[in-house]
Amino acid sequence: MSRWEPNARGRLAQASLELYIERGFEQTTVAEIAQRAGLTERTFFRYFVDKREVLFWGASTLQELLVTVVAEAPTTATPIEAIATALESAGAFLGENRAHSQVRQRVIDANTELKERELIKLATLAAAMADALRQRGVKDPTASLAAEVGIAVFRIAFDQWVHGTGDSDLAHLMRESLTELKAVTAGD
Amino acid sequence: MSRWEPNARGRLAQASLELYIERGFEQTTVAEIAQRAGLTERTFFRYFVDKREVLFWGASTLQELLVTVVAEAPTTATPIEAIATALESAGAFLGENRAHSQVRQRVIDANTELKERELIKLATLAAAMADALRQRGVKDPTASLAAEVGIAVFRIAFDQWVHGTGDSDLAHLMRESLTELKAVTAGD
DNA sequence: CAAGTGATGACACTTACTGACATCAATCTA
DNA sequence: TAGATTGATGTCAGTAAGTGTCATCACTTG
Repeated sequence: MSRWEPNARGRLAQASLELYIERGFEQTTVAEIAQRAGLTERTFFRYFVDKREVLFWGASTLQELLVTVVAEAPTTATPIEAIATALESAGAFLGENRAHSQVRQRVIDANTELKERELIKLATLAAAMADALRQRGVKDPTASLAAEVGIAVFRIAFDQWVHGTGDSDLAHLMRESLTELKAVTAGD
Repeated sequence: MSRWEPNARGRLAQASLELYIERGFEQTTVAEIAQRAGLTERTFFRYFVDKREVLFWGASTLQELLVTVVAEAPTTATPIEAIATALESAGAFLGENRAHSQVRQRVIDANTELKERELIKLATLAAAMADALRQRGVKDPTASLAAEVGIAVFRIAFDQWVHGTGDSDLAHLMRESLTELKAVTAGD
């Protein structure tokens, strides 16, 4: 038996989410989170740079996935096709646990600061995908544009999926959203 | 002669920008801003909800412009055409004072919190444009998608314009960016 | 001329976040 | 195996953002 209870980070994340749901993000103090996790405030800030970051810990995993898929797309794939494969993977990845996504999103939607953090995470994803496209030889502004637009498609599909009632498939919504994008921009 | 020096808000905004440039956003305290403006900290927070908001005071004006132009686009205009007219107006509006945009953008780019605020302002613009499209009878997700993609185009053109060296025309870059978007998404 | 009124100041308070140092059980090393 | 080392945590003091509340005071209005 070790000196400390194991999985301090996990306990902090769990306690945070519980409290954010119970009484809202703003009404929760870090001291309360730490107490519920059986740790101190100082330790909380050793694991998470701030109070918001707890909810976005998984973003780096998603980013790695997107970048990998874009990088490994067939050489023949156009930029938008490479992005499409990444969205497909993201849909499969996130589509697993819809209930958790819904709870988490309800917390985020209830607080402006959290929405800000969500947006910068998405912007970071877009920047990473743009980089991956440039690695494939795609020039700017095409790379930035394709990535940015890919994230727009992602956002809208994810939003429908999370807020929708039925048991829709995220990857499917991603494809539909992309198709819709093509229809919208084709108006010439 | 009035009891207080006039234009308290303007003095606070001016002092803020100066200090953000001189020593950076984080290294500037609200107390310092207030002192330079000849007011108190408490008064600063009566004019601006927080330290970041000073830099985004003009966003509502831009939003009104975008919404108006989308609303007044010809009935025959497709969603993306309506968005295009809005981008055109935004380009003309912001294109006026490039020097100011550049200074302001340098401050924002140097700080993550400010980038977060910028992103949520852009997201708010997108939401407002989507609303304006829905008023025209455009259904979702087409409205959201067109607005979101419009903002992506805006971001990329604005970025090029602000960080570029030459005296390029913002409205022109907007058109180019939109054309590029159509090319990117047309890959079928 | 007295009673508002609106912008500002004064002040106390909460809380996020940081830096510096202490603690202490496990582990390594001579 | 004694003693040094290490790594996760605690303790404590401090800064600064942001808020609530009441006081002030010049100007306005009846």
